[in-house]
Amino acid sequence: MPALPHAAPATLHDVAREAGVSLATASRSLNGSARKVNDDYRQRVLAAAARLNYSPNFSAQAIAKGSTSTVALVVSDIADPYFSSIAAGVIRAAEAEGLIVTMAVTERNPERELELVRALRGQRPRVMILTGSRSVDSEHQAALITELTAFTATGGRVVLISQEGLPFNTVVVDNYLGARALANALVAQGYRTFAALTGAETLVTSRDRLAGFADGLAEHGIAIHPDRVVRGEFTRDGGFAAATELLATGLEQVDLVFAVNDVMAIGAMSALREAGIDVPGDIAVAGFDDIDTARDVTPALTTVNIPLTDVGRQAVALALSDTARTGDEAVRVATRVILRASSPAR
Amino acid sequence: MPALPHAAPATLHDVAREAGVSLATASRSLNGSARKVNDDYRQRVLAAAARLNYSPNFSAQAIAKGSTSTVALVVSDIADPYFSSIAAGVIRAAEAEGLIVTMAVTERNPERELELVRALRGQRPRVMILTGSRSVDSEHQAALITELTAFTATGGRVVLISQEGLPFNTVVVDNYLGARALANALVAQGYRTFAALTGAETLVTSRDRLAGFADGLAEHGIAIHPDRVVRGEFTRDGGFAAATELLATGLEQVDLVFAVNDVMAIGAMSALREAGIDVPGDIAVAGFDDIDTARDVTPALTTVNIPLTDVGRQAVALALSDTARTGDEAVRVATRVILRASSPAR
DNA sequence: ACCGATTCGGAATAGGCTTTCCCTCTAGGC
DNA sequence: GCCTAGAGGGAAAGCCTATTCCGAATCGGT
Repeated sequence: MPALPHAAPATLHDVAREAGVSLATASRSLNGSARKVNDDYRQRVLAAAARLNYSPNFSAQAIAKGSTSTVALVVSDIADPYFSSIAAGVIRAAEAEGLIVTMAVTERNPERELELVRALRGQRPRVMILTGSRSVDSEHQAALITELTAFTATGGRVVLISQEGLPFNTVVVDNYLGARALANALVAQGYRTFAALTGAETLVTSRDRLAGFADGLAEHGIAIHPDRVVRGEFTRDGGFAAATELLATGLEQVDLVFAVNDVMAIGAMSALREAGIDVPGDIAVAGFDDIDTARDVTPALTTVNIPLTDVGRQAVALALSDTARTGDEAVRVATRVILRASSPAR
Repeated sequence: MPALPHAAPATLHDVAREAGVSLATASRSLNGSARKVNDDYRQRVLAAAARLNYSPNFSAQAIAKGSTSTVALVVSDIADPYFSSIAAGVIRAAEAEGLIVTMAVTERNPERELELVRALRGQRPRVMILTGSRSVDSEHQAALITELTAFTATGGRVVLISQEGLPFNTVVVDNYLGARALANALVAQGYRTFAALTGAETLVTSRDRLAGFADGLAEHGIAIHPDRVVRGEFTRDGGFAAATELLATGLEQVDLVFAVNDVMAIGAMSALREAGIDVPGDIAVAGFDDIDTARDVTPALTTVNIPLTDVGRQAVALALSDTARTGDEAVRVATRVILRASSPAR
């Protein structure tokens, strides 16, 4: 059977012909321009469009009016609840503005991120939102800045999520202060000896949280023994592995394990459980992010809340705001320590 | 300060001029057409492009060659791990094919789904993948079919996920059989009296799972008392609420609560725990989907595994396969009962 | 009844790119 | 050395829509 030739989608031209009007009139009828068109004609055009199942070609529209209505969102891993919650906020806010969201996933790879941004530029999105995986690795960093600058130079808006210090609009999550507050709260709960599970050395988020936590402890004269700081991937499995590694070094005197994010904390809890260690009886655990499932694990996870959906929403709002034209606006979102059963007072 | 006029992005034209070659040559150099271009010229073009920070305009390309390279993905709720895992699979597979993914969220609203599909058509995506929220509500259903048919009629590929019976390519998850197998397995574990938490009546997925579960029990002469089937939203909070409602009716003799999906099951577990009921000591729980966190809650959740990421991958593969041209191909994915601590043998 | 001011349909153009078609130039065959 | 073929650059057509510019028709005022 020969590949049956698909009819091409109806074009505005087809609609105009079908309705017996000019292209201009058809266009004006269908997307209510400044110019009015006689209601008679309008109806005819609308009817013709319906009859032909017409759907406007966004690409053509984009090219004709020189701007698209898409928001490009870059995340590390959409299956990670941290990112999917932010994405949910971005999508909701974008749709409310009549914008379409395109999404790309870096798989936590800076190189890939650069490629993606480069490719995404081709879409001529109104806004590009980058979240996660910012690293201090300066090589890709520089190239990324170049690329983003080229984008903003041509009118694009860039918003970074949770990555301070770059010359772009940013929704800032105060990882440092949040972690410090958490440390204080945990000390107040009676904890004294800590271990930490952290992400790759180059990950800014991971660094900030660890630094904040350490500084918070330092206020009380407490330090984390270097052997008790274990690196792992920034994922559930990374947390599981890191906790396992930590176990190997002996955890007898440790009161509480702080994981720099919730998914790691949850992985760690599973690892501890499998090793026959009771949480929080033997060791308490705390995370960061307050992802949805943090309250559903047992014991419920002590963490630092970030209003993730809101972060997404704010990112869109920031991108669209007039003040953001300058490109170095910062919006801060508040974090909040949430004490739950995984770190009872002792 | 006057809004500084942004320079327009460099066009292919600019690149050609900068390189001192024709438009055609520039185009050919940059995206390797069938025609070869002298390496000398090529280099000149590439250099010019780099110098100008050129990025091809996808809209223009799309319009010029009459086809885009985007995949449109429609999900109910991206923050739900079921959908985000599928999305991860879709995105990975799409990116491997050089396709861009655009995503839209229905918020579980059929009307919204229809609107979105209508809008998405305007993107002229190569592929449209719809997942979730299929309902038997025939009104929107008919309109949706019309819209999708118009799309396929013009060469677009449609793939439905987990929604049999519609005249489109489908990745079929055998909800019915999976649930039946689960019921059998649970009876084998020694459970005899069941309650169920289910989604909206019109949700096909929910219906199929409940029916399969009921039929599985029926094989052993067991029926679920109608009062013990509670409807709730297809979400964590829905599960929490439904379980709370169930508690009000008294659960003394119930051995196990089956929730038609994992997020509901996890919500239910939290509700039971808050009510002071021990899981699985007092009541066992089982879910469906095997989302990542199912293994991390305590007790780990008994469920039916669906290879979610793979489902997404398969959807893309199916859409791109030649055999899918007919538009009613079905790919089945296997489900697998996973017994965990939430339903120990008794 | 006539003139200027609106209103509104239509033709034409623009917008960035791909691709066909034409034509020149070079290499190879005899 | 001449002719043919093939390689490859360039001009131009075309993809689909929005919009500007024109001109015709209508309306109101006097």
